[in-house]
Order: sequence, then C-alpha cells, then structure tokens
Amino acid sequence: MSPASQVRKWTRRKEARPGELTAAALELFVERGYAATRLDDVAARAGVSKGTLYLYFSSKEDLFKAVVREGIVPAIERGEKLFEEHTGSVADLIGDLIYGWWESIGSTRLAGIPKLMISESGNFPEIAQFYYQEVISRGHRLVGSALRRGMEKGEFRKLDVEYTVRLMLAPLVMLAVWRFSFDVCDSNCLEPKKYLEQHIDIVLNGLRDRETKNTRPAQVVELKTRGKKR
Amino acid sequence: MSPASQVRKWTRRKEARPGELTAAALELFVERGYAATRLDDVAARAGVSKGTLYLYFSSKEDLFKAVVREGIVPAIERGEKLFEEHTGSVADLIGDLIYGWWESIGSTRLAGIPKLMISESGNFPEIAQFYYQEVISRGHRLVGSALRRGMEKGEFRKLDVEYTVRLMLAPLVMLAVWRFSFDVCDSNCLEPKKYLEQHIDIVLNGLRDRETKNTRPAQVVELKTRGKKR
DNA sequence: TATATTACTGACCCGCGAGTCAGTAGCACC
DNA sequence: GGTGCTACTGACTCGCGGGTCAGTAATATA
Repeated sequence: MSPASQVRKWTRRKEARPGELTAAALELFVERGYAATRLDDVAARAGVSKGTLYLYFSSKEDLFKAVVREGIVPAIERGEKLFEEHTGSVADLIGDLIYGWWESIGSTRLAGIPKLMISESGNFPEIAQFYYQEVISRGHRLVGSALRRGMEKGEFRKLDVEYTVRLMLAPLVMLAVWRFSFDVCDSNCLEPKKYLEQHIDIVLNGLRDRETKNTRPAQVVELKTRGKKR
Repeated sequence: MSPASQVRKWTRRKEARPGELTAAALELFVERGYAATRLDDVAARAGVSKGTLYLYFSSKEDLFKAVVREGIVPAIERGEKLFEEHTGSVADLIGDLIYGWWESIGSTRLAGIPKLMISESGNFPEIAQFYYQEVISRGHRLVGSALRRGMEKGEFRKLDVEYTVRLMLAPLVMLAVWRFSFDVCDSNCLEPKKYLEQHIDIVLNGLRDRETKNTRPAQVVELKTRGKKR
C-alpha cells in the first residue's frame, strides 16, 4: 500500500555511530572472542552496514583499541577520585572502592573487557601494554595506596603491598570473567553482592592487625544501605 | 656431498604423535587463542605436516577437546586423592591442596587451560559444560569439603561454603591466567610461591574462628620445606 | 631383494570474512 | 523544487586457513 519511496531506509547520525559501534563490538567481542567476531555482525548489531563501520574505524584492530580505550579509562579515573576524596577508616575506603567497582564496572557490560584483554593480550601486545599501564598499573597503585595507608594507621598488619593488592583484586576480576564464561553452565550461580560482601569480610579480617587493641570487628556492610551518608 | 636419498625425511611414530600434537596445540592455543591458531603451525611445532594432524584428529574442534580432556582430568584426580588421604589440621590440608595445585598445574603448561576455557567457553558450550562439570565443579566440591571439615572442627568461622570456595580459588586462577597474559608487560613480576604463601596467610587468618581459644596462629609455611614429612 | 602395508607428506580446494568502492539516499541551503 | 554535499549501502575482491587426498617413503614380512 504505502509506496516504497516513502519508506525511510536510514538516517544520518554521524555523532552517534562510533559509540553504537563500539558498544556492539564490545558485546560481540566478549561473547565470541576477537577473532571469531565478524564485522558484518558488529555493524548489524549497531544497525548499520559494514561499509559504515569503515567510515569510523580504519580496521578491526582499530575498532578493538577503541573499545578498550573508551570503556575503561573513565572508570579508573572515577576510582582515583573516590580515593582522593575519602575520609574515614581505610576499611571503609576499601569497601567503597570495591562496591564502587561493582557499580561502575562489574555490573555493567564493561566487565567484559578484562576477559577480552586476557584472551587477546598475546595477539595485541601493543594494546596489552596500553591496558597494563592505563588500567592494571593504575588500579594496583590505587589499591596499594589504600593498603599502605591502612598499614601506617595500624589498621592492617604489615604485609607486602604489591602481593596483597593482587590478592584483593583477583576475586573481582574473576567475578567479572565468570559472568561471561561459565554463568550459563552454573546452575546455582552466585549473588555478586553477597560474594563481594564476604570477600571484604574475609580479607579485612585477614589483614587486621591483631596487636592493635582498638580496632573494631570486621565490618560487614550492606550494599543497599551504602552511599546514603551525604 | 651426502646423496639426498640417504637423508631420512621422517620416521614412523604412531604412538607418540597424538601427545605431541596436543602439547603443541595447547601451547599455541594459549598463546594466540583458539581461532587465531593455524593448524599448519600446530603441526609444524609438533614436527609433522598438517595432513598427519588429520590422521589423529578429525577437526580443529576435536583437537581442542582432546587438549582440554587430556590435560586437566588427571590433575583434578590427584587433588581428590590428596584430600582423601590427608590427616591433620584443615589449615594444613588447605596449604597442601594449594601448593599441590601449584606443583602439578600452576607451574606447568597446564595452567594455560583455564585461560583457554575462559576465552572459548562462548564458542564451545559443549566443552564448557564438560569443563565445568569435570573440573570446576569437582574442584569446588573438593575445596568445599575441606572448608566444611574446618568449620565443623571449629578451626574456621561458619561462612557460606560455596562463596568461600570461589574466593579461595580466584587468586589461583588469576595467577595461572596472568602468566599467559600480562607477565610480559609486568616489569616487577611476582614470585608465585610468595604470592601463594601470602594468600594462604590472609585467608586462613580471615577464616579463623576468633571465639575458639585453642587455634594456633595462622601458619605460614615455607614451600621448600614441605612434603618431606613422609 | 621383492612385495605389501601404512604413516606421513604437501599441493590443492573452497568457503569465509576483512577490507574496498562505486553508487544511492538523506539532508542542508538556496 | 533544485542542487550539492556527504553519510551510508551492499555487492565485490582477495587472501587466509580449515580440510582433502593422491602420492611417497618408511617399515614389516617373506
């Protein structure tokens, strides 16, 4: 009935395309891996044709870089701000950092990036290097600063900071990775908030300086009730 | 010089081929990812031609399955035996399990399999399912039994076992994954044994039941001196 | 040494997907 | 409504790598 000439086949949306393309690419890269992802599919998911993809990105590798860069750098910056602005016990700070990570990365699709980087670091050493410097190192430095502060204040035992940082972060990375790997197989899949809560519980207990008398018992804080203080 | 007819071009080694091929495949899969690995390269690394590979494996996917199956199942069985034969404190048992994992998996090339499964689970749901049931589930059950025993004996606080298991294993998996992902970038790369030692230290401290009076302080055991008791 | 058997080779096939580009349709401006 | 600009399309190319198979060389047997 309606003449074909009246049907609008597409619209110009120059500004929106790059973001939509990287978002689609992130989903597919995480789901299938870099090599197994077809650019036709990325374009289709973003609602454009493959040709359009090449207007905004010069190659598949270029698209991959954009996905990593754009996704992760803003997130780490938020974490650093949180650290600088924090006042109060270090145990609280650690909790805030971990729950903050969950809110702004862990629970979002950005959580797929660690898995991506783990899988593809061998094929893109340049990007791996970038990711290591801009995300991993900075993240370690951030948590390291918090731990050091806690040790200086006598809240925590004195332990090697670098190792403790990694031990603290490993369960977070695994939580993110798990969602995109085995959650489907996992019949009794776990409740992320409870998992993080218990992680904080065990680690803060494990770190607590037993010689210091005036430390409170380890704080198990409900996620729901957090962030209402201001 | 020596006539070409005298040079032996290849020898028959029917028995050895499959193992050599899966070993080569494991290395390359881990290094480059499944899709980015060429069967020509796998064959070359195993010292044969691609045609030979197809005498022993019907497809790339079949080879992948063989790599996972053959590598990991024997290892988990050793862990289960360790658990059954163990007598003594649960803290010791946990240490033995973790160091045993390091000796028989973490420090070997088998450590690459977790990374492989994480990367490719989406593309091979059937293998992911197999891996989940035969490795992950069994591993969780194993560590879960140890934790439960510790809680019943009063060595540990009463916590949700399933969550604690994952929190205990996350740093091990991350250690394995790290080696094949960012160790190259990592200037000050860590000492695995010290890392594991500190993990055990923190976790056992974190789990310790503070109400129980007769628990010893957390045991930090040197890896070097272990395993000499019998 | 002659013959049969088979582990192994390597050149070839062919489909798939990254990357290209001539053409088309939306839109701004007159 | 016409004209020019450009965001977008989709059919095309072409190389790469999974998979095949006719032939070859090592070995077993006599």
